[in-house]
Amino acid sequence: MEKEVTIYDIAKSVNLSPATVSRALNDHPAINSNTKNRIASMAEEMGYRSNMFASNLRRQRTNTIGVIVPRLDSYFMATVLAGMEKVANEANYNLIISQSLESGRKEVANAKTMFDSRVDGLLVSLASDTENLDHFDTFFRRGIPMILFDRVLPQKKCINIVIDNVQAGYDATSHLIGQGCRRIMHITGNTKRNVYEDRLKGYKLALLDHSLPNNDNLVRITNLTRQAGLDSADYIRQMPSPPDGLFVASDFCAVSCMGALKQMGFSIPNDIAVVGFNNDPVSQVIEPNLTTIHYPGQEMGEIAAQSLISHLNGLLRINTTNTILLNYELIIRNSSQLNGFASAGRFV
Amino acid sequence: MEKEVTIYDIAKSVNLSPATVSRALNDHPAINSNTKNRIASMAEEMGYRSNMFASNLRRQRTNTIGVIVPRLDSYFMATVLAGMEKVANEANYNLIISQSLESGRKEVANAKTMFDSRVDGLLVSLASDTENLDHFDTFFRRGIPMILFDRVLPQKKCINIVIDNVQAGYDATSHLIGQGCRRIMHITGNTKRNVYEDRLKGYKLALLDHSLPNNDNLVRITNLTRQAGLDSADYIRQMPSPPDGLFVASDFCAVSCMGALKQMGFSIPNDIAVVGFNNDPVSQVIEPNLTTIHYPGQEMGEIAAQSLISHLNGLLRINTTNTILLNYELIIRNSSQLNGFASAGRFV
DNA sequence: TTTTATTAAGCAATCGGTTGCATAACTATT
DNA sequence: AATAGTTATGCAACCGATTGCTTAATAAAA
Repeated sequence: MEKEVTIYDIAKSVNLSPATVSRALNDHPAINSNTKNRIASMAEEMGYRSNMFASNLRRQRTNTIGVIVPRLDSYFMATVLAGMEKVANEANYNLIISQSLESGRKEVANAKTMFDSRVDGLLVSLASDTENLDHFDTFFRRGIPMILFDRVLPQKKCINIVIDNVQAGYDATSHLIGQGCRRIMHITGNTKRNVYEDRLKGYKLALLDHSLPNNDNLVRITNLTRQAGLDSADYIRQMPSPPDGLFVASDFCAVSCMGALKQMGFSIPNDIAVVGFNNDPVSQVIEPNLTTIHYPGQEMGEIAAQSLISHLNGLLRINTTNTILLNYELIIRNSSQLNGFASAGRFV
Repeated sequence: MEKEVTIYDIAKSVNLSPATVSRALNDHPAINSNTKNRIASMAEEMGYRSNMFASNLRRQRTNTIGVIVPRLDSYFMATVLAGMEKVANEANYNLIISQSLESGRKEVANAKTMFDSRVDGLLVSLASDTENLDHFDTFFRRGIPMILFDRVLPQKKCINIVIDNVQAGYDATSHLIGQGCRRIMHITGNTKRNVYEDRLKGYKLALLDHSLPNNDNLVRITNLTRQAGLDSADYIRQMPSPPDGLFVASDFCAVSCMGALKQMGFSIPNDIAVVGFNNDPVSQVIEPNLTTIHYPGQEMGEIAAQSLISHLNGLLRINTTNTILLNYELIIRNSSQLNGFASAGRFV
């Protein structure tokens, strides 16, 4: 088993002090450039690698970013993480990832672990039943920056990175109305979470603006799983007058619901037009293809990581910015196109 | 901004030496249990958290596991990571995750980063064009354990965790044959990778065992993307005599191909029966639902992490075990059920 | 030539736990 | 009472890189 090379070994080999070696390797201006070259090539030759622990211990920073997400196993989250990983990697940061499994309690535990790991900063998407940010107080008190993305909580302590869910919900619903739907059902998740609350708001606003009645029977709060989609289809079947439009806050749930509805003999979009959310690949698998709201997970991840790193390097004041709004896009496909009429939006 | 509490602060508060405090916090047998309690509660009260860097520096281990995967954004991989995260978290290990994006070059870079991060061990699923394990030699030389999962390379240096892909390919193909298919096409990925090579082997063996001819036109090597699925459908359309069975090494690709075939007027399963691989949720979305091979990503992740951690704690000799084979299951759904006949396998 | 800048490098303390070895304070044995 | 054995604790070195301060050496200015 080979032994580790330290700056002391290098120092001995080039007849300089460890201090000089350290400075040279960090490209300190006070070191002669010839000396730097000599040291660099000796380090290379000896197979030196810096000991992050010694370095972190001394510098009191870790070059590590903590990420807490509700679930790892969704397409959207996977793209977000891919984006974060890319940026972090390029900036020489590591990612520590953990999942709350939609449980506020687990999120508290994760936060503690992150704290003990001394992450330099935190990127968080909240669990569905998280009520406040008290469990992150330790971070705020120590001035460790945090960015919330996607599932956020309105507050002044950290940047939120989101899309305009109200507007997106509004657009989705308006699109259905534009297609001639008059009884539109909305299936969404826990409205404690901004994303679902806001989409619901947008839905209601759109109804209002088009003088359609707001009917509480037409709003279903679920957990947006496959099962929730199936149950919703059952529910719809048993309604005296079923909806003619359906806006579901998640593609995966929308798709399972569509499948069940089709089994029951509903024709989509003719009996019920459907709009989903997230542009999951599955939206292009279901027949008819699902109209949906696209927003770029990869980009959201990249921006979140980049903002945090910029802040850590003193390039960005997190306090002056507070919300970053990303663009989204209504992608119209066949699940919502009645009578062959097209409406505003991009075709795919 | 609050200051950190160290064992020295605790030591002063309880009038003991830092050494005793350290031992007490680590539950060292030589410390009186009353003393331990006194120290523990004082630590709690003062808001102490251990400094991992000091500890790691001294102990020369990091409690960190490196994970390198081809892509983060597939359902399968997300479940694998979820499993790893769960086990690692419980065992007080952190995960550093990076993706090779299917590029051997990037994989080399990732390995280097992991090495510099001094991970205690490595969990790797290889990029599609990785030819050997030379880039992990630094790890082997320093005795850092590594486990390959899913996409592996036959070798003696580390545990492989896989399913029996030959047999799975055999079962998938035999199932199609049992359904009456006589011209079965196989769409797969880069055959440098065991998973695809083996599934292809299984396919060929099944043909052989049932005295069906092996026809090279019926094997397509692709990258298994959505596009590859669409292209394959085009290819099939243009064949003088199209296949009556299709075995695709990935559900996602299978599903996009099915969609295109349906558009073209092929009836599934009557014209072409289809079997996929991985039991991606999308397989239950497509109409008809896709017959597929299920194997548990979460479990694979858990076992990989658990084996590595056991080895790190000296409980498991990695050298004595070499391959861990997980069970898989052929899940028969409607995409392959001809004439209403059922065949062996589990229905879902 | 002396004084002042400028440049390059070293000294030594520091970050916060960990651990081999020594020691003190008891208890049990003879 | 003397010796051996246990148990509980402390001392001090150590892990490896960083950095404020000092110093030596050389160049520029007076």
